[in-house]
Amino acid sequence: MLPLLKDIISRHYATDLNKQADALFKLLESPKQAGHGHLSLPVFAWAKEHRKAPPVLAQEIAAQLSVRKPAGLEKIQAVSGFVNFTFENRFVQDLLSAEILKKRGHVGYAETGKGKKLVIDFASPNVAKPMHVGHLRASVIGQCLVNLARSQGYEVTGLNHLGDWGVQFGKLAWAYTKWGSEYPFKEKPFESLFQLYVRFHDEAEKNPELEAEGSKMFKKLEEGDAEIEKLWKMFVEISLKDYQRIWDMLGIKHDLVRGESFYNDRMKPVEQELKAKGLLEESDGAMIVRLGDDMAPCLIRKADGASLYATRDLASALYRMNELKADLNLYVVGVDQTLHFRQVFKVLELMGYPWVNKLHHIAFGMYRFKDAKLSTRKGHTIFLEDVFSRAIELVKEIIAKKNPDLANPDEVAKQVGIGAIVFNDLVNDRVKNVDFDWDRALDFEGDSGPYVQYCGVRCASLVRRYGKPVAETFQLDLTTPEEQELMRSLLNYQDTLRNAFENFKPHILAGYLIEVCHRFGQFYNKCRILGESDEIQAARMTLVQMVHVILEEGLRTLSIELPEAM
RNA sequence: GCGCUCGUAGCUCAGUUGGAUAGAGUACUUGACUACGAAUCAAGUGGUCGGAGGUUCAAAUCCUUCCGGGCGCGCCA
Repeated sequence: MLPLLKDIISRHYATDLNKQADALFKLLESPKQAGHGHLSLPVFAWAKEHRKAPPVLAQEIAAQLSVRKPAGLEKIQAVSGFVNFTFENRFVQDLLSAEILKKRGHVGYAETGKGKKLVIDFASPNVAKPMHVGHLRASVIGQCLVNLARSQGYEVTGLNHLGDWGVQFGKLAWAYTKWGSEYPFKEKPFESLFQLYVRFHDEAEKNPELEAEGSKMFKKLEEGDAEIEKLWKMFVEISLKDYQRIWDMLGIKHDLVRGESFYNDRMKPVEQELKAKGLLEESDGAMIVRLGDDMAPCLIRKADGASLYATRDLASALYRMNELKADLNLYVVGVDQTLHFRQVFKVLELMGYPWVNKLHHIAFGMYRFKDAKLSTRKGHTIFLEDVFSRAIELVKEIIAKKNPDLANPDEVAKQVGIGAIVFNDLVNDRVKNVDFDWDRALDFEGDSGPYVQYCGVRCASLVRRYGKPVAETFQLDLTTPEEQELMRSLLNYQDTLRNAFENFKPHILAGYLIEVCHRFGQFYNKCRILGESDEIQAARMTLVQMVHVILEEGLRTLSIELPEAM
């Protein structure tokens, strides 16, 4: 939308201004204030070259360009050091309706990623542990980035780097053979598995010898013991099934599962390659790669011969780049692992791979809790599922009070409750830490998920009451300040998608949707729609329909559903 | 100690990558439902953008330094 307007200006005036069209394109900004038109061009840099005061130069340029305006451009005005472009009302309206109503399902999509593959590692939990609130961020941020990448034309592979290897499986296997029969594995497989996990750690605290038993079992697993491998497969399967149940609620879907175990036979070759390239070094019996003075060395192999986290991620990076042929490789993992990824990326750089700059650690801040430190081992955790159920229950109460006649209250409560939790997480910049607070997560008023959904529901309600098909084109100009402001916001949708993706920041989109809703609220309260003359009614309904489409598609990109009513 | 990161209204946070008068929500005060859905809208109160320097036409934004919070710093993942 807005890029189309920028395109018109930059192409039309490139020669007049003696600039390249694409350079001019980048200089054009979207002004904050309504009175400043649709696009604005700062001339300060040129003023210096021409040794003129910026307002004077702006005046001159505005006068010069006004002589030869492109179709659709209404006026060019100089304001201090800016040249502001205002397009004709009807032109903007037609552009919006063409770009929104006629492109439903893929509004604002771009082709910058066409023909490129993007691999994104997100929401990768460890087997046998239930997901707690800490897992929410990696899941929803990752899924939103998947959706954003698709909007930019990328071919996306959502990767589940499942934590399915390590000593804990030895422990679980030991616990299962010892106590497994005491738990209802048939009826509640995942709960049983988790109980075993907690019990093992409880008992191990009293009796430290159990740790050794676990290690022994894991060694057997590594050596390919068929019995234990069967158990391991079962644990993985049980866990994945339970995770998918939660992910279904969040609209999360991976395209490929490549757990840590997948790389078991790919780590030796990595080590050999490091050795061949002269990077490997022995230190206190362990094998390391030195990374210079400003970074701790990267540990490749323990003194006892076992491989490590970093080794696995090196193998994984090679797999993603060489075999999955990724053009962009993202890791949606918490900030606490920043050093780890810096080390891994640095090692790959030293190995001479030119694609290291295609790898990005998409870090997000940590959850913090007011009270106790939460440890999964001891079972002191806020489970994600509990957060969902509390949100859903609360929404049910609100529906019973505000809209008791709603046809499908259970389904809507789910959409609104979970939407609230997801939105609450995505609305803030991911780099910041989050103090988990029930009151705030369950606040459905003000700038929140339900607010955006409510706004969309109102649009849908208007369309229903209108009763006729909504026109896809405008028959008259909408000129009130509220209508103008609302349309100016809609123009920014395409840039918002691009911006959110390029920075890997979902909150840019979430914040934008809030802005559209504010503007819609103002429009809705000020401008009567139904009951006005046929022409006004029709034109305003077209605007309402556009808002509905933007909210629906914007929310969908955040992985949040928009109900028809609530 | 070293590295990374954050610091904006009482509280929770935005601020379009250096642009025009720093904005929302919440809380508090007040107004609007026989009204297209009040999970809404409107008005008011609330700011030394952590402090100090610097870069330039222009700094909440970039650089330096200090203060404060968070995370991390070789055999866990």
